[in-house]
Amino acid sequence: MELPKRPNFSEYEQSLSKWWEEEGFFKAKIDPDKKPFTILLPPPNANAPLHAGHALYVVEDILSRFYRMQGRPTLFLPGTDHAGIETQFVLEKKLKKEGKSRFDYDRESLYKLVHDFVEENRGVATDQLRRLGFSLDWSREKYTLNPEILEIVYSTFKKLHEDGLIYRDERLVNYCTRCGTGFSNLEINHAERDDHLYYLDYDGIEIATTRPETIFADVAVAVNPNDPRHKDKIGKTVKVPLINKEIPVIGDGLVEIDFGTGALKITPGHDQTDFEIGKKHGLERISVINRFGRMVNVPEYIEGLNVKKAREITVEKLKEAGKLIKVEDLHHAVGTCYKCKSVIEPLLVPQWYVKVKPLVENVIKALDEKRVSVFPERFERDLRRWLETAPDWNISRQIVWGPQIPAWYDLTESPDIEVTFLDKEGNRITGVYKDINDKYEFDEIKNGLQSLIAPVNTPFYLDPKDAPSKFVLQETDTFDTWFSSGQWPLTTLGFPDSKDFKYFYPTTLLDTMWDILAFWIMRMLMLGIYRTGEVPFKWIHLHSRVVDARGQKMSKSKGNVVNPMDLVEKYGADALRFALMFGVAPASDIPLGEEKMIGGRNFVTKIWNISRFIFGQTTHLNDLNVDYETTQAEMWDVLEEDDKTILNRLNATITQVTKVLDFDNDKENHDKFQFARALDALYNFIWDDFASWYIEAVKERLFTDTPGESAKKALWTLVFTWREALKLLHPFMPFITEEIYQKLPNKDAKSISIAKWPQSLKTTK
RNA sequence: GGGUUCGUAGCUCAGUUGGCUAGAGCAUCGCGUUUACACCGCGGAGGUCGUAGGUUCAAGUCCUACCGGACCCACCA
Repeated sequence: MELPKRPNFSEYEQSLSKWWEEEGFFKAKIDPDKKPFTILLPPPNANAPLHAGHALYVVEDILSRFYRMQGRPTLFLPGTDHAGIETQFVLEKKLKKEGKSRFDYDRESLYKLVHDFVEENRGVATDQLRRLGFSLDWSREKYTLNPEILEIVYSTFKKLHEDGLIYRDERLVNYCTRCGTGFSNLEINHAERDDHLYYLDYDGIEIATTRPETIFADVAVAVNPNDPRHKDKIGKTVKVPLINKEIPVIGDGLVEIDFGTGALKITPGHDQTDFEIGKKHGLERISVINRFGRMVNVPEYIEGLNVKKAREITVEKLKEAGKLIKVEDLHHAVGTCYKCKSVIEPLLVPQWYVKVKPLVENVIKALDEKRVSVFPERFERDLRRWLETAPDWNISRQIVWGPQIPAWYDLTESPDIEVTFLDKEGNRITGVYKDINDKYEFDEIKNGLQSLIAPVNTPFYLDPKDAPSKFVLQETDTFDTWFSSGQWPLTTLGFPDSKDFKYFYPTTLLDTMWDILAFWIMRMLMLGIYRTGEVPFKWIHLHSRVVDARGQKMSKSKGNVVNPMDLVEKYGADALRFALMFGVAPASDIPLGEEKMIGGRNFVTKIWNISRFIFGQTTHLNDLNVDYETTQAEMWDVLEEDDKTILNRLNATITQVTKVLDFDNDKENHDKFQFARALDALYNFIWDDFASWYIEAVKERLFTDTPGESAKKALWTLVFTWREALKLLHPFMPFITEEIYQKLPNKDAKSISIAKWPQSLKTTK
């Protein structure tokens, strides 16, 4: 057996990945007598290529490959996510380049545009997952918009509704006027800004505000009842500058005495704190900014302007009116859209909410009862904090890309619904139905419909057939992406009746980076337990973040983003997998640089060269007729000292690697998930013990002029040790190990990926 | 404002519940081209483990404070 001088990794990696899939080694088989091992791949976006972080799903692959070799029925299930906002955002950028916008299309046409766009790109990510060597069961691949998945998502919505856990409400929503949708609290970033604090004269009381343009929506002034400067004013009225509207002064403990002047203007329509105060005191809610970020219900001079411009002009007017006392610089944090970075505008928009409390309680209980364990443990505190503070979940988004909320309104019954649509000529019309239904046919509205807004108490039907008339429109909002991906363990396995679901649920382990703990993991726990009574996974493993070689977070603006596929191209998938696992502590950042990749590649080459040596010997000394099938136990007594030494080292390595990977059998196992420890042990064993020491030590016995029994024993030990070492390394570096395994004279399975995991033999020296 | 986390060799990082002369990869220096491998082998140099205290027979490892990074949460307008 002759090997080329250098491993041609790009050739064998690709052909092996194809062969594995064709042979169906990773197709999970249900065996009721055995305990399954199940991992669901966190679905990457269907329309985008993988980034470096995705390569870290190698953690899941290592564990899947390990348990598969241990003989457990193993399901590592792939899928992709439609990624609502992300994807629509990308498409809108594309439209913009073509001089168009989302407003140029009716809802249906826009949906189709996104759909076609995604279809073009589907397959990119999945091909890359194959290229990385992930042992996924492609026969079970899922996509969040598959009809059978949507059916389950809708059934959850229906059940939530039946249980009284779904409601609509008009409260302040984190709204991005640029993206045109509201967000949940989790999706808001806080960005530090240098702004101004304006001190205004409210005819009798001095107010400090950062948002003078919202004074037209003021309904009160609030002071702290314990503030000696102001408390006597409670119950009196003051006048809003410029419009001279009379508003009451109220007392509320939420007002900070030390900030500004201690007096707060109350604008329940545009500020979260004010909304709370307004609710407590039963105050009116006025909107002066609409969903497009334009001023409405305001004096003419700022009507229709954007917020920034309106602020400038309002400040001018205040100055002219002598109501602007002073301006201070203020450094503070403002909410921004996590997607487009625009400032979030809190707006009054009706949305769909899930009552979270009953769902959350069961998750906390599961944590208390240790039905689900978190690694590293510190993240359990984070998870609990998220659970304990979770506000009701806004599951509606004002975008088209995603499952449309399955609720229908009857326009005859509810003519106060506002519709926005393209008429026959393509003009965009917005109006309340009852005001425009004499001008436009229902069908014209329906066909050109972009969006609708139904007042909070509008009756809705989960089946359009239940509506009293036939003038029925479906809610135009879509589900939050996390509402569907939050049901991934249910949808992928075919809840509630499929064989897969009954056998593979609950899954064994969920592994992601810690940044989506609240978005995804918490939601899967909530909805999984809600629908099945059981946790969706028994273990949560939070893995590291990939950063650049200098430890900096990768970002497009810094230009330090590493494309994992470029690295695979240049150094091979095994080298990348090595680089991501070597010398890394759990959940700490992984600096990924060229040097580390070179280290990985060198290790692959080392393995290659060890194999070249061994195959050279087995070929050359073929007439010794070594029986490679003989077991370690059978050989032990006749072996020489060096042979026993390397086998003892091998056995120690088996113990160490197994302990790291076998997390599921012993909760007290301190080595679980310490992948770097296992890889380090393997690296040292292979490079130092086996290659540098044993091979050198044994050369004399092999190279002698008349090779005999001693050479035979050495050959047996070489070949046996090497096969077992390759198996141990296989979960980490699947390609090179398979490539060599296929050429071994003592191969014990069709593929190393289904070969029997090495057993540590207790031996005496 | 609250919280998490890190600060160990020139660089990037390991170091499990405190316990042998503190480790790895890369870089560096010297030697070496022996029929697997220079993407190699042998050998060497290199660290007061952020600072200051404390607990202990014993601390990189635990406690306190401080300095310096990173990150997360938050309704000071």
